[in-house]
Amino acid sequence: MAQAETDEGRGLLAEQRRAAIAAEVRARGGVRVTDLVLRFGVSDMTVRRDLDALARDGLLEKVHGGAVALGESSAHEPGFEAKRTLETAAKEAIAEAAAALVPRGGAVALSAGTTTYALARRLTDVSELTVVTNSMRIAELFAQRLRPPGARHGATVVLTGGMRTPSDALVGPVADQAIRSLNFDLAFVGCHGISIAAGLSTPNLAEAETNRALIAAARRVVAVADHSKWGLAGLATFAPLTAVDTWVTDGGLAETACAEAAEHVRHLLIA
Amino acid sequence: MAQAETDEGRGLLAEQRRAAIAAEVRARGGVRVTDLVLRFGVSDMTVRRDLDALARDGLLEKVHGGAVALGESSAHEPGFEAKRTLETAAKEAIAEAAAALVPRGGAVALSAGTTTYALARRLTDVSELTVVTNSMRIAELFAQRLRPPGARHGATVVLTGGMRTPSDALVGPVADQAIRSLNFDLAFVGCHGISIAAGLSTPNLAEAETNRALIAAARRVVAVADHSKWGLAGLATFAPLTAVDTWVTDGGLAETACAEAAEHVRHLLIA
DNA sequence: CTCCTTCATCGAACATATTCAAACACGGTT
DNA sequence: AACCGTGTTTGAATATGTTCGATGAAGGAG
Repeated sequence: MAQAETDEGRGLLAEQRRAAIAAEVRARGGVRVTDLVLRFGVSDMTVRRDLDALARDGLLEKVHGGAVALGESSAHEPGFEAKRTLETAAKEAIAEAAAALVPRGGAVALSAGTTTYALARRLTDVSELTVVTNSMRIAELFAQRLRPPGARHGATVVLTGGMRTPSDALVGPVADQAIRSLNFDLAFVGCHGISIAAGLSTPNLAEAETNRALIAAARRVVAVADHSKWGLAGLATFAPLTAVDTWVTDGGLAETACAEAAEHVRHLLIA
Repeated sequence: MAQAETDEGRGLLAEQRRAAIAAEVRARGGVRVTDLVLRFGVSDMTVRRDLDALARDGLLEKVHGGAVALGESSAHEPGFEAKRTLETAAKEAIAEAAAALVPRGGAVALSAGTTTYALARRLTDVSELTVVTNSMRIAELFAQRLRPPGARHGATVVLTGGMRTPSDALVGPVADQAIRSLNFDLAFVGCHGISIAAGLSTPNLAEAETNRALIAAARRVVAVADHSKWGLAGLATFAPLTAVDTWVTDGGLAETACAEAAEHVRHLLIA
């Protein structure tokens, strides 16, 4: 097992190296094979095989020259790393703006997704809040914060049941039925695509059905989606644009798109 | 791979060696077999067997070349972790025996609890199995193992919804309603106390209600509880002993208790 | 076209599970 | 005390699996 010179990760187990690669992809949006070769001091073939394994596990997507996080098809452009990190910035900005819409003492629903997850992080300290979600990650977030004091108890969390999708959403009849027995002031829903023709859409049929239930149980619907999702359509539409009371997005949305969107949603909020 | 001479830890008891390995994994995130061989001065096979035992106890995950800490997605709860170290051997034995009751291709329910968690660890590889649970920890366990999508699909997991108790159970009307819409062959339920007068009981009222729903939806009920729970009664009873088809417990139960219990439950299974 | 990336194949080194036997402690009997 | 069966822990041997790097050919990107 001969190792090379640069050796930040010399002696790591193969599994640890893969975990580090996966973390890098999550953090930066993408990695290059050549960079990983230098960083870990292994051959390019070993890195490629790691990327193969991770891609098979659905943790990233291989592209020419390296690998990128899932969910973005336009990865061949130069500078996709920068774009990707900007999008996390966009998500944080959207989350910040959306959090301001949450009423004290209210009941809100959060769909599964990375944008709603960013929003959830800002709601853990809001007291007297009730949160309904079908995301195990979001539920865990609140469970951790709920621990230390007995005094000021933060939000109450209700997790819908269901079966777990690869993207960590709980879906299916169990989830839908649970949601239908509840009512909340506000539903924050993420999506994979948002457009005039297809409205809010996702590639997962079951997730679409669950999102429909979330929307039906809410008095008002807030869509959270960054500008890169405008014009995209997933397999299943779960709501027309007219069902959206407020769309919270980031400043990257083109002016023409802003104007178009504003005609269909009630309020357009640029973070 | 043969012997070693550096023997920092030679002469340690097996348990001490294992505790040291577990601590190392927690501290550094991973260990390799060859390093442990040098450090303890034992053979590679001995190290492997230690890692096997620790992996069975859920303290680490074996990988090629060594072992790594478990996925960090599992939120560490003191309430849960504290109980995990109690009566470990008995719980593992009970889990082993209970796992043998699970039919291939069946649908089973697992209540929340440390004993059912130990049982769940033995069910992750059973194929064609459907598992219903109100424990986020158990659901996470299966989600981790589910990774290779096409290859060998393990169990299908349905998580009931609800609100989270300190001991990691999802309870409340949402959970109860979800369970009532399902049916399963077998329900494995843990409890805080089991006695002739109070039957199966728990200190948490909501959890009792949820367990009642689980029992009502099951054709057969299997109670899993170690001997230390015999004679105890929590605030809320959720089932009389006569509702229990099989009680799986460990050899620590006194003979007089065995005889008493056997009169009330249909089958008594001593692991 | 040229440069770089990717992939398939192979051999070497390493890791693993399985099996068997030796060493040791324990508990009770003679 | 010595003896013996039982069960546990450990190390060695072997066959099988896995990881990894070198090589060279095929295929994209610019």
